[in-house]
Amino acid sequence: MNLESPTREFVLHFGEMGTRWGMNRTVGQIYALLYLTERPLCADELVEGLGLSRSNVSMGLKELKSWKLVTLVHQEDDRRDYFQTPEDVWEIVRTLAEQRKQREVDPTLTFLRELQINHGEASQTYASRRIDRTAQIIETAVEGYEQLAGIAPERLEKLVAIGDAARKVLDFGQRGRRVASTNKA
Amino acid sequence: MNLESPTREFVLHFGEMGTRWGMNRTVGQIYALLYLTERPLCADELVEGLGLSRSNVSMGLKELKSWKLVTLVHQEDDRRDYFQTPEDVWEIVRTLAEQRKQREVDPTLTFLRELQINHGEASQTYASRRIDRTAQIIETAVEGYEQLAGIAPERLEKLVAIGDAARKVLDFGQRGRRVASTNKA
DNA sequence: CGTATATTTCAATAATTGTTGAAATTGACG
DNA sequence: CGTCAATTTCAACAATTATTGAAATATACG
Repeated sequence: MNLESPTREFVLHFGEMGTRWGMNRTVGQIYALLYLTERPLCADELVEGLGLSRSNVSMGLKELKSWKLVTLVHQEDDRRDYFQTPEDVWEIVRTLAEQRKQREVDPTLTFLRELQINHGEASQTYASRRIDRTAQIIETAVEGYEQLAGIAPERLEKLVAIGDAARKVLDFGQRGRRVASTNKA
Repeated sequence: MNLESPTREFVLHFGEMGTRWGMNRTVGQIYALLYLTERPLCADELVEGLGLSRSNVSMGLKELKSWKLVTLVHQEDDRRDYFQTPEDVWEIVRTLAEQRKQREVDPTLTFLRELQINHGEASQTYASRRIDRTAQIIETAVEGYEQLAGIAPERLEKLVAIGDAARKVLDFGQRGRRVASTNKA
């Protein structure tokens, strides 16, 4: 791998982290290099830059495509496929979050609902109460996530910038009827 | 595995999902069974309930302890270790989020800051600008997460319940100076 | 069409990760 | 201390997952 030093280190780091993120090292490296390179790259450039086999790069790109994490573009007078990541980093974050939700959350929500249907809320065992509660919490969290995802990036950043805004909205929402419960953090 | 049907299915599902969550099947199953069982369980009960080897359960519990996802309790006149998960599901969610942050986000943030120090913001290549931007976004996201984590569960649930509250806070924060940007979702 | 080049698939093999029983360690209690 | 039950470690083995080169397929263009 003959890349400039910071790029090289970044690529290696994301290769390692990729394994904690449900992708393999190769996929992480491919993504990282596309991410740090201004112009789109073709498969051979990735092979060259990362020292991976051609087929491995092909597999990795296939996965990234299926996750919608890269987009395919073409160059004038060149029939090779070129790949790039979005310029806007918030969009990347949003895509990652969406993909993780689809892979890690949605199947569980579906599963829990089926469980509830098949075994009815009739049985009031601890386990079945806990299963109901779990579905409920996941639904709530997903709704919250969807609201956040719907906020435009600049505004989202402002939300954080203005400090305890998220807490304020609660006071806002319950103005005049403050309750006993307080924050833990 | 001779558990009641919904429990059994739940355990199997979480075993499978566990693999997408950075834990292995065994760890997922152990956690799931503890999660659905009202009283604490000892290692042998997990062996019995899940059909795993004693050492496998020991390994799994070790991992769950290191993630602070289970707590150890003792029974009167019994020197075996018993394990349980918190009763409050939001607390579990918070612990999971905290652990993932520590494992998936914090190392990257540290790494990016070191990169910035070592290679200075002097070099204004595309890659170095992107690295700066990445660190910035991650910091912003972490701040946002920390604010949410600091909100007590009942209030958090209310936040979602009151609908577009997260958006409203933005209007609230910029009252009287609305800008062009609109939501995407 | 036919050829040249880009891409993907696939089956072998390499690398990693999970599982286990046996042995070592720990810790309570006489 | 010594004993014994509970727990953990460890090194061999099993299972899973990643990587590769060779072959197959697709695609552009004359």
